[in-house]
Amino acid sequence: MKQAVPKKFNIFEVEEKWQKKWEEMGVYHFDWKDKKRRTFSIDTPPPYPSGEFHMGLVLNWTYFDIVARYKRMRGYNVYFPQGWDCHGLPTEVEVEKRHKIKKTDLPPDQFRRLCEKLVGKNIGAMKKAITNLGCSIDWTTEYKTMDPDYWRRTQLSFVLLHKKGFIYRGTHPVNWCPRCETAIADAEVEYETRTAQLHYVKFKLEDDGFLTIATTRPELIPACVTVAVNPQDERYRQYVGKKIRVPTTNRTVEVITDDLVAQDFGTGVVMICTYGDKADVKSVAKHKLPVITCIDEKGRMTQNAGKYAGMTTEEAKKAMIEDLKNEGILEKIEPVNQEVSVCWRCHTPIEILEKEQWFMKTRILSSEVEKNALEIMWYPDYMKYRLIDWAKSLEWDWVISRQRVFATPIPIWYCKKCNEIILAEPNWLPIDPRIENPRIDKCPNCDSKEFKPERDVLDTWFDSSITCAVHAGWPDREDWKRLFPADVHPSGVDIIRTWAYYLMVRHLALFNEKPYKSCLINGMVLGTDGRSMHKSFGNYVASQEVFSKYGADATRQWVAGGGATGSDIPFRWPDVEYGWRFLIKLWNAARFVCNQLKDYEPKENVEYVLQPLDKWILSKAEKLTRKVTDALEGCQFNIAMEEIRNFTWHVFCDCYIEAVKDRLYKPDFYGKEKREAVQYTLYTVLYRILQLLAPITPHVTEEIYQIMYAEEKSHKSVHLSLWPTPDEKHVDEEAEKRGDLIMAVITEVRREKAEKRMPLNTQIKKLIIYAGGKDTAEIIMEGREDISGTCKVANIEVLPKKGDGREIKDYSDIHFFAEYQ
RNA sequence: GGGCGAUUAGCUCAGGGGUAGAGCGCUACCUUCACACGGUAGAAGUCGCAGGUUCAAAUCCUGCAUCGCCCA
Repeated sequence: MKQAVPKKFNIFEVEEKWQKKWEEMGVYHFDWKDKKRRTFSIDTPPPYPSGEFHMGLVLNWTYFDIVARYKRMRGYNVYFPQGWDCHGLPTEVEVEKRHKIKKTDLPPDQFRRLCEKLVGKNIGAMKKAITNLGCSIDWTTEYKTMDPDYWRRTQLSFVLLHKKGFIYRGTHPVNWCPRCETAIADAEVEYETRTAQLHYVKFKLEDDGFLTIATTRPELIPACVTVAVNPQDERYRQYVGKKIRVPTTNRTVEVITDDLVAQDFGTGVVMICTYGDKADVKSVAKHKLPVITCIDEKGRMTQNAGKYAGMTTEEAKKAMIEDLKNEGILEKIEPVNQEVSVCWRCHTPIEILEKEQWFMKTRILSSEVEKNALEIMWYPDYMKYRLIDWAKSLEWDWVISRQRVFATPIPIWYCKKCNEIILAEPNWLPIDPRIENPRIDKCPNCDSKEFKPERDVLDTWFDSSITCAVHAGWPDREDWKRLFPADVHPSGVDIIRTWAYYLMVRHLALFNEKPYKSCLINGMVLGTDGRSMHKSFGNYVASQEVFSKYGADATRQWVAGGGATGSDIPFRWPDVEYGWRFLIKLWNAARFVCNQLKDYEPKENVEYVLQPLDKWILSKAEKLTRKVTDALEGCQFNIAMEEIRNFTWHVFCDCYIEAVKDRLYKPDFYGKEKREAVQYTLYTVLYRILQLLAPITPHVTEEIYQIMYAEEKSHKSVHLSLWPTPDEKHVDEEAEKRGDLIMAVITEVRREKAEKRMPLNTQIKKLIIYAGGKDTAEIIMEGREDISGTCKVANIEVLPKKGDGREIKDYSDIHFFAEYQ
């Protein structure tokens, strides 16, 4: 051992150094030419470049970086790409704000360029954070979904799906965000519990009398197309089929029955409007009712709302309530808790509007989704039901068109004359129909030469739901199936219904194959107070703050040890700090070992004179290897973390190192060969610890490896060393039993000193141990040097008979007397 | 209303058919030549409640309660 581990340990310098060197050395590059090693591909999420790499992303990225590093050490040729999911509304909004323009003020390509510039800046900041976290990404794979080369692929997938009949244009009610002014998919709708007002309104029957309906949205009365009661409801049976007048209009509608009506909601009489909610959509389809659209794209009342036209829905609601009051038909208003559908981006309550949009047929794939979800490994297992239940519960197909600018253009034109749909050919791609014409002379249907572009763009999820194929090299690499399906798809629990689901349906539709073989789910990061992390809650912690205080290796330990995989994990400073202290402990242990190995040269085929405690810890290290390997195979990072830290800190440092110091310090007394046995054991066990720990704390393990082991082991990085194979042959139960007994004797002597308020280094003149039997006496005799060395015993006597004195915990037959000076 | 998960030490959380675990916190002691960013020893929980299966249940099953997530 030529190099020394320095006393000073600056984790920040160490981390920065290796992040740079790893990149220079190209240790994480996927080797396309290597056909021997098995491949392992990670479907790295392309994050939305908001500019901030928040703690949730830290959690996510740490999980699969641990997997990547572990698999690499297991001998896989690991493919670990990184992309950026660039398109989307927040960027448009930010550009509008910064440049004080509206997206319609500029031609789409110019507006897009402003967006691209902003995104590029944000990516720089996030890339730095991913690097700082120590992720073993192959940066030669980097891509952006806003690059024309990526939208070529997105558009190609659209064209192919269109040709296969999975894509259609249709008029259908869709979720509409009036603030974003675009259609959104079911998956982008969230639910919030809000207190609403339930209005009881009298609707006059044409014959005589009235029915009182209950509604939270009186402003939709002009869009009322029927009044419904439950068919089982005795109270209203006589009114079914009667005509009833819609207030504020001069229309009458028929009272119908529908078993969707809850008898105990309000009065048990409801109005069905086009559309108040999804239930209305169902009823309208079921009873073939007309559609009266009274809300427009901006959330304002239309001409169909009569006198309320031009008002916002809120204004219309107020005006309507006044009118109903004046007419004397508003019975009462009472508060009610209601699940409101809101836009996931801006939390604005959504409307349901009937619109012409592009759709992908997804529901026909639901049973295939279920079948494949069941074939996939899920970590944790129960998460599979999130995907299956979602797929089975879908009522509408996926609306894939959006009325935005910064997104992948839909490669479609329409003939101005006959409205024929012109679909781009694969070799035209990438293409922006808003700027370019189709590459044909005339309409194939009517010979017209004039076309109008499709101005709608694609849902951002349409970009990111082909990552498994794109990462593998589709459509350009002939051998892309080599990396497809991806070996692991990592995903937050919150985007199973979007990303995991869309990936599944898109790849099934395109390639008739599942996109990934396993799915690794991470929970959400909660704030320090256990609530979800929000800047407005005051519990927000930025990843840069954590890195700058404790570094990446400590942060990664919080991730790994913070909780069970898939469960939500609160951010906890004490956990990060504990991780930091563990690094220092490990560093100092390495420093100690390194100092003791100055005169040690690792040799092959040498029979060391291993003492009981040497055999004991070597066997325990084997057991640890098995436990950690099993834990990592099952993505149980918390178990791996706990096992390694517990072994390193308590078994290796506190027990073993403390117990063998005397043997190390006094070779003349105990014999040189016994010191060599310790040196061999320290050298071997520390190396094992570094390897097992390398996936979780890559920087510190690399630093120690390079100083102490690189020369002899000859891997250029600890991360390229071969993972130790758990081998039952190396587990020596007998040695562990013997070592446990010896450690128990040492602990009991310490306990006595502690109870007597003596320093641990108090000399014991004579220690008499009554072993209570021949076998135990023999074991203690074997370990007597480590016992007396550790407990500062001048004279030790071990007797095979039973005797009085202090009993050793868990060994009731063994007693001892200590005679202090 | 449905599905899934959780309920374990003061706090935050692991574990999981065979004597109850960690971190933080707490108590006492120790500046022992890797580390006081240490160490030694200790206190602290009838593992939400009620049944059932079992030689044995905190662990498996059923029901209930409370909380959370997802969806109607």
